[in-house]
Amino acid sequence: MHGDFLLGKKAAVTGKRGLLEDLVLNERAQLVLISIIENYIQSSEPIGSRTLSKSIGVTLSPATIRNIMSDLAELGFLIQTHTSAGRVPTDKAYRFYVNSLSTPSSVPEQIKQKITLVSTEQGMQVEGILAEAVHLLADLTKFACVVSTPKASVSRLQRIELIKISEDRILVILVTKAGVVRDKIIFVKDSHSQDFLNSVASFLNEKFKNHSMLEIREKIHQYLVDDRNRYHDLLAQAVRLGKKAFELNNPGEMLIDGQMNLLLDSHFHKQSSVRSLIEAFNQKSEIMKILDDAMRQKGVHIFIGIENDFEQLHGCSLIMTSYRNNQNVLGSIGVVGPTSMDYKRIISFVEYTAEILSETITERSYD
Amino acid sequence: MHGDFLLGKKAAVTGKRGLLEDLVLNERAQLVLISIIENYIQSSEPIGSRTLSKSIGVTLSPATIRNIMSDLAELGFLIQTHTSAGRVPTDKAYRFYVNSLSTPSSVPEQIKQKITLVSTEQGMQVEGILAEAVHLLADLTKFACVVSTPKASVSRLQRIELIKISEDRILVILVTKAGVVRDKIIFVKDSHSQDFLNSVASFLNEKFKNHSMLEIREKIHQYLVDDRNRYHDLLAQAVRLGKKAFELNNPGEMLIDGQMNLLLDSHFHKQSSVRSLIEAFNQKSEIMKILDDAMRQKGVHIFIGIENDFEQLHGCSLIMTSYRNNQNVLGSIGVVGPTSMDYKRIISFVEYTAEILSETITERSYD
DNA sequence: TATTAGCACTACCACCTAATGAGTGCTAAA
DNA sequence: TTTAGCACTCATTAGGTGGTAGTGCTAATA
Repeated sequence: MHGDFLLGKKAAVTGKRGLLEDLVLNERAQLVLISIIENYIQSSEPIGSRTLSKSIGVTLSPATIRNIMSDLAELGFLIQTHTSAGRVPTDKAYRFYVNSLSTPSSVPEQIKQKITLVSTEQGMQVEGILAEAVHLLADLTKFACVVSTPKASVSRLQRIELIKISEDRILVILVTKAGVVRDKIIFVKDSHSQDFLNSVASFLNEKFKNHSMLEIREKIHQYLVDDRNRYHDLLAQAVRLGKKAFELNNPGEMLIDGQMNLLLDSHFHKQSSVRSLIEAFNQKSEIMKILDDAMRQKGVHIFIGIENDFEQLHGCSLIMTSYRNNQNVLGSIGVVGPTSMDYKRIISFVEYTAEILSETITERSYD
Repeated sequence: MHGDFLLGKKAAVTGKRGLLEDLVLNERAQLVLISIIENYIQSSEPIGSRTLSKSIGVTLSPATIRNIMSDLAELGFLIQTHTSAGRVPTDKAYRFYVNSLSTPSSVPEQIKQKITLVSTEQGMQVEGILAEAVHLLADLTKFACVVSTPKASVSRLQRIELIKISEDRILVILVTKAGVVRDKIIFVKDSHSQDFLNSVASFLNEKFKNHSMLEIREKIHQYLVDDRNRYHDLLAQAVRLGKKAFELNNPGEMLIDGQMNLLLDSHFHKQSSVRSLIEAFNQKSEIMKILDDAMRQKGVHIFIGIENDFEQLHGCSLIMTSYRNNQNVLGSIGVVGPTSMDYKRIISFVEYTAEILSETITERSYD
């Protein structure tokens, strides 16, 4: 096998290779690969051996670099657009690169100042803050950015209001501890007076304040199966209305900003990929899934190229992380850009923005 | 003057011309102009005399058509991109064309079925319906579409709720007759108990239900200047809180969909105009102004090219109309596309969508 | 043995050229 | 008033050229 000489000691000793190629590239190969990637991130143009030989720190002749490059290509880290063109990093290369980033670069002070959410305006609500955050991030990165609104299921109840709209319609307003106000209409068979609804609401408030929507749904379920309650009219009605009120039928929302930035980006200028991008952003549910995934675990999630499950976005990389208040993880925020993005920079921006967002939302939370 | 032979009788007799050229073009000139416009709308390519001579109904030799075209060009209806290219309609031509459209073409049955807002889902709120409408319209037209949310000032109060959040913060929830729920936080100096807030809320509800926000603000102002109320504590407090609650600081929102469609459109493929479009859509306030204008008068508003006041959108045409419930005009909805759009078709789509939107919202209104 | 210099080769790119063709305007004839 | 004919313009296309940035291979070198 031609590429074997790239293997570092570890691999040479154990004889293992394959799965963890990023661990087994010898130092010089790593240096070359990372150099290519960083050059390419800057220039967006295929990197040739001569160019690299100049820009790289160590003195290596173009010929030597050519050999290394050829082997890296064989291992799947680089490809050529055509025979006599320079090399371009593959998804695999970016994955290696991102894994090799140990210290997350810090956000320049200048940018930090920009990321102060201006939403100190009085009366600005959570959704407004989110909109501002995602707009800011899109502006900084010049890519598309997404943020999911706080998940209803995990957020805890601050207060519920029931307002009679017509004989068969009731407006339900849920205020969560995170500061999100949700409203929806429920339909009922029997007409109720507003006074009655007020009693029901205060019952529900008393019972369920500070409980998460999930918990509340569980408890209500228990009430329903518990026979004794059937005979207590107010309670029974309250529970029945409560069941409807706390059913969450909203699929969770998300805000997108800066989609247009992507279309300006040279990497997406080929007609085909533009189309698939547009389709991707029209089909929000798929992006939601990715955002939801990012909420589950801590830290920044990075999906390079085909690593995300959404085919239309296979030409992109996604950088996602979660935001929270002092109690709960609420949702996630992230960037969608070309695979050749400046990962160091973008990752730090996403992290910092999420941090500030979390702080801002915590201040506004109702605890 | 060379172009004079185009003038119809009216002009020939009265000797007037200039302002109302669309009235004074003779019939043949009109036919040619409209033919050019319709051809260009279809093909997006400059129209030559030979092409036109074939596609036009009447038998006219290319040479004759050339003469007519030359005169139309002199009158400012047509321009050439370069000396030996065909003619392209100017904004003035489109204006003439649009004015000449007498019978608004009807929406094909097939499309009509598509425009049924699917929001028959229970619990879908006004904002959701708007989002759906604008999405649908964007999908049909393949241009960018905008809709403004119901204006707070004109909408009438259904109910107000005051919820104590912390010692100095109160969450105000306003439900309007149109079915819009707005929430905001107000800050107060003295702490109030929730019970007290409830009394204030029911006072405000009693006094102001069914009044428009504008009226309410006026009345509150009267209360404030009326000395007698100073000594009635509850009233005084209620008025003071009410003042804050009904101050509308939200600038009115709008939803955009299908921006990306524009970037695919061949007319905007020149880098320069793409940039200005992106800027345009980032600066929502300007588009809001245009939407607001469209609310004021009845019918469909058409802004061709530079006819709108927003410079970044001077390369576009806007088709706007208002939507309403059974009581009030609530907001407006419209399309932003290239000046060479198929006006007949788009106008009918916008009209029909607004109609269905109005119906749907009326059903959901709380009257 | 690893590295490098040298060389032949490839393919894109920018530039020029000539041919094509769709369009015009003008003039003179019908 | 309309049209045929003709000369002219200019964008677009295809073909050809030289230059350049890259490659792979081989043989020489440290």
